[in-house]
Amino acid sequence: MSDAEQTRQNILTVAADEIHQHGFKATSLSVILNRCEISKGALYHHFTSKIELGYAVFEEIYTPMFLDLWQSALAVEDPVEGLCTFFTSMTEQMSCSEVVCGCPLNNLCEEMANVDEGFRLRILSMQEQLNQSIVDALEKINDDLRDGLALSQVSYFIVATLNGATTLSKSSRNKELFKQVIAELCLYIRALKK
Amino acid sequence: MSDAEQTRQNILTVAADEIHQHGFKATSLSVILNRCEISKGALYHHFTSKIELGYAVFEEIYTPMFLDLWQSALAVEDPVEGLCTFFTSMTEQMSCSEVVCGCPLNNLCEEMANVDEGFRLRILSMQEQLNQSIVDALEKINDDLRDGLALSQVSYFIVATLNGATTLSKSSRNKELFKQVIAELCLYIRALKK
DNA sequence: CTTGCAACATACCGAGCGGTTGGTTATGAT
DNA sequence: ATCATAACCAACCGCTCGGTATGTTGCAAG
Repeated sequence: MSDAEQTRQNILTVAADEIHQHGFKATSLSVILNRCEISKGALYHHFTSKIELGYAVFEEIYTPMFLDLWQSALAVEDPVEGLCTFFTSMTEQMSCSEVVCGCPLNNLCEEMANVDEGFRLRILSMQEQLNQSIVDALEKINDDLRDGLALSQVSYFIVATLNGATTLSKSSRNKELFKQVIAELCLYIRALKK
Repeated sequence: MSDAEQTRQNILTVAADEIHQHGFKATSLSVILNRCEISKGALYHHFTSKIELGYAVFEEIYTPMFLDLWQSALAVEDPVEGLCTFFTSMTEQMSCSEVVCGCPLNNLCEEMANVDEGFRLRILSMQEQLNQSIVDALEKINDDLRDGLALSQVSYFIVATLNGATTLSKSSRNKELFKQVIAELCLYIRALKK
């Protein structure tokens, strides 16, 4: 990787971390510059504005990380169990910073979706992508599922609950609350089967 | 009401609206001053700082509004149906601004709970209060409910999902998504019964 | 009629923000 | 070797923010 590309990647990584910790608006460019040990000129050579940097973080860091994670949970023989073990392992692996900071995408969604159209469209697109992935995975085992399920609705329900659980544990700083909601969510998901 | 008290209430009302629309940090005192047609001295006569104003808005505007709303849904013969009609009526009555701005408490929770301890404790206390209300209401019809339910867990699950649904519709600007999640949530709630 | 304090108003402060400008250094093609 | 351009730096700009210091008004008790 060229030096320039290295610099760019470094900016993206640090910016992703800062945005995760403090949100987009509260993220200060000068903090990023200090952490990267570069000048403001360097940053503005690679990105035209703060918000363009934000978009790049979303597209190049958050989105692939997020989709890969879900794919690994869904691309198994039984996606119902895949999701449950995925969620359960989240409750165990969840580090302190993740409890406090929440899901980066969920945060960005809360903060920026109704403020900036660029973020909103990117978030929306990703949500639809994720929803489709879940629906596809569930349809593969359609024969094992209860009749009359609205799979898209079910999928949005699952995602909404997971986000709600993250927010809950984040605001209470309480991993236990997250575990409880996840436990109930797993009960719901397993009850989708016949 | 005295003039001074009138001024104070006016500040609280306007601040509540601004915070709902733009979040706490992004709410500018000068905007509040303009809308109230008062000076900065007036505001700082009634409130010692921006964050104290925020606390007052939380305690005197948001909390009572919120708890009253839930109480009216729970204080009926059948709280399961009470919740379902409550949620369903939300999907119908929900104004455009509510879709875009989301629930004021949910927003504040997302934005401030992990940043400011004062907000966190207030939010936490209210969450526990709400959870207890739901548990109490459900226990009243315990005989009609399935055996082995963890009611507190169920209650947190409901609240988490509702918050997640709000966030989802807010970021997508799509009332339909909210409706779908609520529909699925009502299915879940009604399935709590035997 | 005075005095005191609540209830405001006005003007200003320092800090931090995102962004710009003008310059310097490194690199790679010709 | 030259030279355009990519890559980067340092200084500065305008602006808005929350907060403060000081001044003014009006009412109400003594």
